[in-house]
Amino acid sequence: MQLRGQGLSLEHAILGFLSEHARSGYDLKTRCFDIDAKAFWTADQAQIYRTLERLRTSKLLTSSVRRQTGKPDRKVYEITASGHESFSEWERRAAALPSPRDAFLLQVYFAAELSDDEITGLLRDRRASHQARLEELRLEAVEASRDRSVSARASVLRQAAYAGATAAERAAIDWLDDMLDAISAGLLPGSGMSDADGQRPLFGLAPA
Amino acid sequence: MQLRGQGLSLEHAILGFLSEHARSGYDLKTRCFDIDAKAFWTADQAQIYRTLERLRTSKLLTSSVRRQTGKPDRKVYEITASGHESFSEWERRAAALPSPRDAFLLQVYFAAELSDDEITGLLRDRRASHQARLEELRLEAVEASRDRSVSARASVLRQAAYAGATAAERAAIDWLDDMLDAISAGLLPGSGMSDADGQRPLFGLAPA
DNA sequence: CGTAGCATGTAAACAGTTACATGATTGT
DNA sequence: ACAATCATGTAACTGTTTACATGCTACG
Repeated sequence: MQLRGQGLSLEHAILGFLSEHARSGYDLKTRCFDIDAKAFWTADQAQIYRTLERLRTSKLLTSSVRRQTGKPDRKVYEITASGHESFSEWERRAAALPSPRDAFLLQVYFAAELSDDEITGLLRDRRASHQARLEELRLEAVEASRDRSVSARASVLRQAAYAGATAAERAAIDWLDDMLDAISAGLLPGSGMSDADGQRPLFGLAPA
Repeated sequence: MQLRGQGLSLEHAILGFLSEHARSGYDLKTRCFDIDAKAFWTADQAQIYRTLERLRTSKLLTSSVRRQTGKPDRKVYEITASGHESFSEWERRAAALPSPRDAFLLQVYFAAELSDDEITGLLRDRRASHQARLEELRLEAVEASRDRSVSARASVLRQAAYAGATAAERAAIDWLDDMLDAISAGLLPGSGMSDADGQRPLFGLAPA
């Protein structure tokens, strides 16, 4: 009964894009997902076509083939009234937070057997990735702000969404910087077992 | 070919826990995943048993059955040398950032058809969820800091991981607060299609 | 002119991961 | 009946790979 962590967002994202106007699968992939919503959601082309088909058989959208000159036919999908209803319901629904799933935090959690230098390397790499994503995000937000085809309200909300993604990247970078500072200040203890109890060496592995 | 966004982290998380000492599937579920690593990764019980089985057939761990009095037998898994090698390799590897997948940002992106009040309601609910998680996180971090069975180094790294999760929650809350402030300050335009006026700069978006 | 390569558009097969539900066993 | 422990079944969603058809463009 209760809505799980998330799920089915792709369907709603597609309905959202088709709420603006009718589009083909190709448009959705190359325009909407590869550009507009890149910062929030990614979708494979195959995934998009499968989902379109599912939505069509659920009568949430209809399709019609349009001839083009010089190009293959386009199959254009249009949202139906019940499609819009479904989208609208999703849009208003407060979903639960997704369950945590962060491989990098796990890596840090277990990092005790790495040397300070190895840890520092991982943190720096990670920082660079977030920095790069931050820059992409900045460009995407600027690009989006140029889109005059949407209402002022929609435009502000889109910028708010970019701001949310941006805030997350910045927070990650700040946290990484704090850790890097702490390590270079020598605040990470060595790997000695602090005292009495605790585990024996697990088995004879290659001496570090 | 091996640059997947992430994937296979569960295997490594299990190997990580078994690096500390041998455990049963039940221990992993009720102790490691439901308590220790709750903030970073969740795992279904079924998933854990299946993954253990896979790791066992890959010779990354071994199992042995231990009789207990008054309880069903325990099947205790122990990491092998090649299991530790695999874990160690993962631990040192800099993975790519996972591809973005944030249903709430999508919801905001498409929220133009909602009223200010509806949007405010969603944002406040969301804020409350993050706040609750923050509090959980605080307790888990305190709890973890009491664990004397790990080295000082491991303990600090675990706290660092909790700090990362905490930073993300705080950033989300700050972003939500900025949005809530902006809306209550009347900075969210109505849904008219007027594109004549210039967009004002958006909240939360710091100058680069 | 012919053909090779490339962009456009659609589709299906298959495998990996996760969630959720149910069942089986043991011993108090 | 109940708790601890392990196991199986199934469905959903995603990602990767492969395939196929159409028509444009460049080049020998």
